[in-house]
Amino acid sequence: MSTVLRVALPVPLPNLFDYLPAAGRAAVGSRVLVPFGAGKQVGVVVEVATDTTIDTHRLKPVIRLLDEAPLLDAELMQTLAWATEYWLGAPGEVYATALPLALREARPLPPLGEEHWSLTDAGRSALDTGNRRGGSKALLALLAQAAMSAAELTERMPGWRPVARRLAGAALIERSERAPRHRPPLASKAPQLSEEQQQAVGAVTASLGRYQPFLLDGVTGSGKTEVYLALIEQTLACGKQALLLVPEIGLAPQTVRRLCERLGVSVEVLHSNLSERDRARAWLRARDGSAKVILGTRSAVFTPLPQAGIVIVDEEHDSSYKQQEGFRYHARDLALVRARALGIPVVLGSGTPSLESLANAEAGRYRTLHLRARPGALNPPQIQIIDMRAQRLDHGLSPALLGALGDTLARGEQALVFRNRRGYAPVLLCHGCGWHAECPRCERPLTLHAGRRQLICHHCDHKQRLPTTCPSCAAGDLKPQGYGTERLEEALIAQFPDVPVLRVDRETTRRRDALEQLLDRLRDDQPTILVGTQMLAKGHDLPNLTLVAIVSVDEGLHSIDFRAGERMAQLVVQVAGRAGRARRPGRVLLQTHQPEHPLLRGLLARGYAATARELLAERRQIQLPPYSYQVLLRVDAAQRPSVEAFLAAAKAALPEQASLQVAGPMPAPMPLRAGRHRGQLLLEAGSRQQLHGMLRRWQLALRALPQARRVRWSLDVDPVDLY
DNA sequence: AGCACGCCGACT
DNA sequence: GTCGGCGTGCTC
Repeated sequence: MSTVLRVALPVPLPNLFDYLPAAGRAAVGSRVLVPFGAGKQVGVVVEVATDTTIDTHRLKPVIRLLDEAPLLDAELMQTLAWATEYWLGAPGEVYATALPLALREARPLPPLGEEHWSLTDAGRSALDTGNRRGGSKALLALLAQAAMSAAELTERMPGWRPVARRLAGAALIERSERAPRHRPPLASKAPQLSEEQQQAVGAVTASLGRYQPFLLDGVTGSGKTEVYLALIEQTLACGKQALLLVPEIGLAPQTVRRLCERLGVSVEVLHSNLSERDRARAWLRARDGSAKVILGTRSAVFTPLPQAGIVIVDEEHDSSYKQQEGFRYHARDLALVRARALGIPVVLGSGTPSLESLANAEAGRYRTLHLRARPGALNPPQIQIIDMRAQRLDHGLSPALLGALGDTLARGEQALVFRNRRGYAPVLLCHGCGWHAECPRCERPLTLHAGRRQLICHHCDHKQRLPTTCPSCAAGDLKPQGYGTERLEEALIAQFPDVPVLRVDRETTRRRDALEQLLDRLRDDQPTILVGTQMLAKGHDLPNLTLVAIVSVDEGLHSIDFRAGERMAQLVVQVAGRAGRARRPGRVLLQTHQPEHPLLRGLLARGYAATARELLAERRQIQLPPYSYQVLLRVDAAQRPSVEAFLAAAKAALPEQASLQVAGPMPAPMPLRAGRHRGQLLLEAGSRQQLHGMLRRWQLALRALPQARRVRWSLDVDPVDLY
């Protein structure tokens, strides 16, 4: 029998597709262009086989082989196969997730050079005659000094692109591709590492060349980044590549700049704002080994590493490493699998490690490296509780909090007011009849946005105009209830009229780089109040920030999600850490209506590590993850009975298995969202094997259920929120 | 997911 | 008499 190629195609189907080979030697990992249905698709050869279950006369030949040499190497293919099985992915969707969009098209690979711009002769004379003004003149003058890469231009002259297009149209400047230039090494020198840092670096370096996971446990300001930098330096010195993963929000230009300056090599950056072309280029440079340092968010975990040296996952507890739709993989977990396949060390860093990682460390699967504090650093800020009960509050702010803010500003220092709710108020209530504004598609309270004069649903983005009278009784007073960042901003401006108040949330940072610009304004160290959400919880060194005020985390204290406690502890510690990088001693205030809550008390009295140990003990006792394994079947449909019928059939399709616990069918935490009814079924087992043994079969059975036609459903292995 | 095929309402 | 609604089935 002749050969057959098994190809993964970008469709959400559980199977591979068999094709007859065309001219050229198609190898595993090569891309092929194939006929599919009525059209064409680009797929990846997963297997070269000699048998097929398809009638031979139905087999179609490949249209064209796109890669003579495999685009994906053996390790990546092996890891992707593992990931497909583990997270129950559709093979084609997994390959589509792993490959940049530009590489999923039947086009030649983009050139690997850097985009460069230079003056033409005509441009030179145009500059000499001086008949250009404004941006055109500035860009000509800039390029007259030297030809420049696109990245440099963006740094020196933001907004240069339209100008460049105009000048290129007039043939005054031209574009070219050049080999990426290696920057002159070491603009900034490495600081002297503390003993703890040196020990951490030494331990990991001793493991270079073999698989070994490390948990680098270090609070904010303990110098984790310096450890990463030292490790990357060592890796580079061996001629190997380093992959550094960061959470979505942590990838600030600041970080990139620091990395480039310190390492003296160009750093490939992979994140969501990147153009598809640039993303493909970075991926290909990693693949040919010319990119030595790759920095990126979740999907960067799929970067090829032919000369792999080390993988680092910063802020490993961050939930943005888990993809929440389509192929629901976890980048941190996949980083471990890749490191094992590549035979290299992997470092998980966090000041507030996930309970999963702590359990792995406890079980001896990871080696723990502690960084307690940097020498010469101040003591970590103590968190002080403010009991909000029986207090006269001014817009949700207690006298003690306002007093502390006043003192801080008077000393010329900066303060951060944290509130995990954006908008003006989370509820709009009628004092006449008790009516409150509710989203018609989610049946949840609408958030009042005063500046935009709108009610907005934070679950589905439904918007409506702000009513002036109560739609229910037409008489009562409409009163905003509770406080969001917008309302706090207003209250703080009224309280401190002479001090700038900067609000940082999704609304004020919608534009790209808006957050960077806002934070740049803070670096001049003038007394300022920063008010905002999660976004402020990480990154960014603000040396003059000495007070952190947490307005309230009470919502987090009675959530039904078993991870709520862990998340709340991580958030409080991360936010509090913003005050820990100051030159002067920091102070943290936490307002709550539940000062006696054991979780808060434990966290404040004994710290994160002890709290995490207690939470882990609880999880073990009641057999929750990481001491049990979960798979969540999520369902939604326009009609509630469709959801119920599917879930009942899905449950009936489960194999009889004593070791399997089934919870549900039950409504999802939000039973209605964006007009769709939602329900779920939770499977739990004491071992992964027991669970995974039956999942693929169940998934296929679900696909075949007649009730599946009327619903959308997905399986989530190791769900991070039951949402 | 896309896309074709296939049987029933409001339009020229 | 048709254009087009989205239910159903298939893709090697």
